[in-house]
Amino acid sequence: MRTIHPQGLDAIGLARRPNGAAITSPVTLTDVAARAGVSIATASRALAGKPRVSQEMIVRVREIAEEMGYRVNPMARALRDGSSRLVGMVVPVIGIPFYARLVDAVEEELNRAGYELLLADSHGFVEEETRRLQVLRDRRVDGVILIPSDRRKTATSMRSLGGDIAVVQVDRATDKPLADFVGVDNLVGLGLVVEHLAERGVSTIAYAGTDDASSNGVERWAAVQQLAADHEMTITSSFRSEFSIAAGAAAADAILAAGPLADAVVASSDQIAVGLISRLREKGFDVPRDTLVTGFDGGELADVYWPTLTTVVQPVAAIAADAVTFLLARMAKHDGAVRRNTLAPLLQVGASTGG
Amino acid sequence: MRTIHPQGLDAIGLARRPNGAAITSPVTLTDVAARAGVSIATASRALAGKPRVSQEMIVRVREIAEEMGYRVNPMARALRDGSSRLVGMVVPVIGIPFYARLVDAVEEELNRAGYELLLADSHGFVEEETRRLQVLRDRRVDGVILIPSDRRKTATSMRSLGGDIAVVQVDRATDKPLADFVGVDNLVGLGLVVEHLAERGVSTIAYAGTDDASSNGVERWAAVQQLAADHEMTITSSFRSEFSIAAGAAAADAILAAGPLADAVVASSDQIAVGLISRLREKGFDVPRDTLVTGFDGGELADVYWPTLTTVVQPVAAIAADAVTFLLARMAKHDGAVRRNTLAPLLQVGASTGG
DNA sequence: CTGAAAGCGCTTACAG
DNA sequence: CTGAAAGCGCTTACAG
Repeated sequence: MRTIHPQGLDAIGLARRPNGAAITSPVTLTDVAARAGVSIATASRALAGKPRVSQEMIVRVREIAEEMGYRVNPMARALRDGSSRLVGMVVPVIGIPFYARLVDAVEEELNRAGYELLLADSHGFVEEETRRLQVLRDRRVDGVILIPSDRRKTATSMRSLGGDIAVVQVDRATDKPLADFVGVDNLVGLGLVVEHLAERGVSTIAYAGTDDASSNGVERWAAVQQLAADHEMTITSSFRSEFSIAAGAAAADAILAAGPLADAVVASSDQIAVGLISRLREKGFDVPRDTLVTGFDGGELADVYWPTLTTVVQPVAAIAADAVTFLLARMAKHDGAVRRNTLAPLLQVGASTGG
Repeated sequence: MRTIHPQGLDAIGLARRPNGAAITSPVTLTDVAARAGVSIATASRALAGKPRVSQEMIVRVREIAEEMGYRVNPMARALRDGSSRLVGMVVPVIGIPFYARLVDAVEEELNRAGYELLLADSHGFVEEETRRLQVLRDRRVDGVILIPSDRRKTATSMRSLGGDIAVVQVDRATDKPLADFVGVDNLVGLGLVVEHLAERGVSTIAYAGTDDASSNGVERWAAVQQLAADHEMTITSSFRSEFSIAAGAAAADAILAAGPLADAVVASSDQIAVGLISRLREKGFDVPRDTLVTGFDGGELADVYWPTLTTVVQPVAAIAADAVTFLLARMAKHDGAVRRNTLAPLLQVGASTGG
């Protein structure tokens, strides 16, 4: 039996509608039903595997649909069902490797659940975040996975989403619990870091982190201060800017300017750690000889950089899976208490703290 | 006058349908028309600014629509118009900074033209690429921007798209001209590199590039060989793998194992250059003292790494703009000759070749 | 177990 | 200049 390519250009192989017209546009349910000699209602039920259809009908219709290359029109289904099966995701910067990995993992989870991902980049600006969320709402997404650009101002962008779209915050939370949150446990992660440094005999540390715009910026800095106190370490200097390699280089300059190099520098991302180490090296300092350095995130960079980084490995797959689970739950029922789900990370020891 | 938030949760501020029911779901054209006291036909025409509607009607309807927070339902419009205003993009790895920048630029161009981007990652595998393209087709995208995972095998994945979806290839081309192509001019870019190296007195070079799977892999290697011959340089060794930092480190090992270090190493991406330099340094070699190194792409990494990279700067914005222009043209009319549009890049001189 | 019909929200050719 | 109606492709409550 010859396979039919209804969407191909080859006029010979084209499927035909009852009136004999060749089908070049996508095959519709009407086409399938006509060929099977049943109503579109029955064809629809057979395809969906609805209860009250004979087994043989199910088999027959599905075979024909398959053969004709039928695929349900998502716009028609969405219009009828009031559900687009589209989920939006807004990230601050897709260029940050950690976010690229997160997007990848989220997309996989979403696809598994039968949803498509509509990705948007806020570039870290609240205004752009607002516009992105509005576009997603206009597209009638069923839900949104949001990495807030700002722990306070993002409340405004979220308001523009309207009240009835399910939202889950990932990686960063807003100050007010405006939606469920899934992210790494910063205190646990940095606890592992500081404990490791303590074992290495560290007593003074410098901190290269990010500013107060994100919850991670706030939490990681607070965690480092608390943990340093717990372990009777002194924080000799700190520099807080943004999550980038350039910021790491700037941190190195600031830390060197502040006085003698501490026993260790705790960085709040691998990007920062890499920028920092590169600049230190440029200035004639060696890591880990002159100071130990730790990162946060744990992607490819940590493994291939020299020295390899001691870093907190984010449970990316678990974060993505939980985020999607939370979102699907919210989409099913909008009420219920706001959840805050933090996942414990692991420490990966590399050469940057002496291996 | 009180602003109405039809999608909000506040029961007091809700807009109401003629029957008095509060509108919690998105406002429809029917709602707007009812409030304006006109038919939905007139409301639709006024909103679209169609010719045969009075100016005052246009103003009135638009004001009401604005006030009610009306946004056209894209699914209904798509169903009626046969156009989803969705464009798919398939990239090999979103984690590669150059692709992240490209996606960003393409999205901006697309939004400007009134389209939304549906992003998919093939992870460099043809099977996954095929699946992704099928999903995009099933979603009824109006067009696809594709970075082929393999210059030969991608022909197969493209076939699964069906004949009537507009496609533009970006950055990498398939061997057979299956669609319009937009990308950097590799020969021009590497010409700038080799000329620069010649001025620096280089007479032996090593090459750290990628394999024959992508057109860029083939073209850049061919270009380097041709240009080296033109400038009477000797290629002492070459290592070809993939576009990653890890591959750059492996290249360094291979090149060092092959014999004395050449005057310069030409890398076919900044990632490779960075991996290479890091590993060389680890082995006790300094760049640019012991050998010069050049990259390709020209993103943030080139500027913040130490040493800063001499690199070929891809005209990302122009590539994205042309790709979208080509795609829109294809969407408007499917026939016409297949175009191959290569853009000349510029050279950015950094410290990796002595500044 | 199957079919006819309604209806999701739009846009546009067809009448006035 | 405006309105009534058709129809895009589905799914499901309502009848048989």
